[in-house]
Amino acid sequence: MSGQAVPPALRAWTSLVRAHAVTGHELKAQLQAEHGLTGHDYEALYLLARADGQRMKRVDLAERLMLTPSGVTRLLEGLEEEGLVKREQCETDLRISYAALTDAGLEKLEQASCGHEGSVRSVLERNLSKAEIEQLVSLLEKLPGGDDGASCPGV
Amino acid sequence: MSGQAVPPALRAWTSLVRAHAVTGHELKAQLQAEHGLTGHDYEALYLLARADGQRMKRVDLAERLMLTPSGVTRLLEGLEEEGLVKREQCETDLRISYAALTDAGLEKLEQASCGHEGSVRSVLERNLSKAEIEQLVSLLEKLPGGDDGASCPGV
DNA sequence: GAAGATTGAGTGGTCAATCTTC
DNA sequence: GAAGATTGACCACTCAATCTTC
Repeated sequence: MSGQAVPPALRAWTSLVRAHAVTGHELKAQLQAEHGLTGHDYEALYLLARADGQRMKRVDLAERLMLTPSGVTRLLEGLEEEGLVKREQCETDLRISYAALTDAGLEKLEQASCGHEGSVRSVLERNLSKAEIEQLVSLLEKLPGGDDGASCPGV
Repeated sequence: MSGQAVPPALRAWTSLVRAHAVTGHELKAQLQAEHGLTGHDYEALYLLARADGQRMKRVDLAERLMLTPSGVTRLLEGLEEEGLVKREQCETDLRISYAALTDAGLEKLEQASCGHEGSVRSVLERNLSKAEIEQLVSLLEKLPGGDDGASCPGV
């Protein structure tokens, strides 16, 4: 049963989805348990920390996180209440507001990132050699979404 | 700025997450728009169609879909209302119930799978060569979750 | 009129508690 | 007491509608 040949492209997608699900699930649980952060919380803090002036337009944040505008509003709502992010306004265009990292937010990120990045490296390096990891990167970066990292310098 | 070397393992995870997010987003939108199915709806029908007797224990379905028991209850609630899935009981153990594919469910899956699988192949084969896809499969299957496909023969 | 942001209603999931059957 | 399933309360997000500013 089920001996029919599955096209490699379908197997690739299936295994990508499962790898993401299994590992992502574990990583999110860890962030939640140890730091009270959701995956999006962490990613937002991470992006802000590396952004110019440690702040981003909310609309750009939405795009990077693959959230809708309202999703970002609600995400930042929580982070602002915890004091990890603060709101800043653009002086020349009152429509635009920025999300800016606070000192507490940076500290929180630093606390979380060590363990998180360690877990990520652990999963990858436990199952793949150095060369295989490099291969994997170069393959994945050819897929949609793989080229977005360098561009979008912001304002 | 940000010229510091990022470990390859982190780049691998980042690109995997983004590839999954971007392509997965598109695929889900397509399923929803063309067939009124969520990603989990589709995957459930897919798993049931390939299961022995075209039915699975709800608890096994939960594990494969990475859902909690209550998540499965609610997922199947919807599919039962649409007549795509029906409930069956185990005769020897009254605690267990099965989710079984109906004729309508199989038909729905066949309608959806053609376009869906075509989209998956299109994305992969547009960006990677045949050899690269094979490479990608073998790398991803070494990660957690990559070996689950063959096992779990069920009852 | 278009862009950014927010709000209300709805969806798809989780967790904790409960019920039944083993 | 443990396993399977369900329920109620809640959470994170989406969509459609609205408001403000350009």
